[in-house]
Amino acid sequence: MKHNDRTAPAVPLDPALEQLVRELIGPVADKWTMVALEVLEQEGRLRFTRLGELMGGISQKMLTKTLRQMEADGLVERTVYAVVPPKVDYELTALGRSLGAAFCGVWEWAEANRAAIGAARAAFAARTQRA
Amino acid sequence: MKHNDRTAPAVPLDPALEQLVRELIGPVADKWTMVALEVLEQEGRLRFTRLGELMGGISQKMLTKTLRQMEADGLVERTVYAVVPPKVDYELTALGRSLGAAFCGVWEWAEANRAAIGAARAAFAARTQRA
DNA sequence: CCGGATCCCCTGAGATACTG
DNA sequence: CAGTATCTCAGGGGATCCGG
Repeated sequence: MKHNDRTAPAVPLDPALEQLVRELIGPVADKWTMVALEVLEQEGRLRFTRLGELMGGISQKMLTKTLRQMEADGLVERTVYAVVPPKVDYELTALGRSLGAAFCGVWEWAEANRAAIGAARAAFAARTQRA
Repeated sequence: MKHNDRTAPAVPLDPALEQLVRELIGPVADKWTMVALEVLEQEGRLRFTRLGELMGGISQKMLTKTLRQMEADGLVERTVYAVVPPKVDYELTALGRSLGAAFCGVWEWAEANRAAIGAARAAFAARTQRA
């Protein structure tokens, strides 16, 4: 990579942005985080098990891990009640809600373009079929 | 999980939306897909190796896999030139660009809230320290 | 009886070497 | 240069056990 700047700009990507992607988007881009955000945004405050059910197909281990990460990032608030049947519930913080809002555009995109994606997948499958 | 609907509403989440999340967002939520989208959006048409360089730290295997998935979903167009030094380049389709635009809100959120996240992480670290 | 921690297994990501 | 094959190993899923 000594003389690669003939056709490329000197600073191809904003390094700060790349750092941002790695440290922020990386953890958040996890699909379980996105699903948890979505569910918590729609349902509000939820208990651990219930949240897991609504997220569909997540294991407790991953649920715990995802929620811990989200808590560490300040996206959810974790409340533990010291009662005999243990009760822990999770709720989005303001930061979490704002991230959910930011993802809104993506949900809308998905809804608007599901047909296009389906078509693209079918076309790709057909193409690779005979290739 | 046979009798889980005692405390739950009949249809807790729009099943169509959940299906959407699983089939569409799942593949797209992959961090490499997001980075590839970002890079291709900024740089336009790129060759395989160059794209890998700009994405920073991705292996060829994952790059190939990510690009194949994106091609299957109609997000990128793959062009193969039958020349002696093989040349393949990738460019966002209209669908891919629209997805990139949808993610714009997320990038903006990340930039706007990086400080808040940093603070939350520090606070969480401090809290878990003595716990 | 719920939240979650731990153990084990297996998929899948990363690095390397090789081919067209 | 673009992509595949192979190996290795971290990380995710499932079951089970523990603390409150």
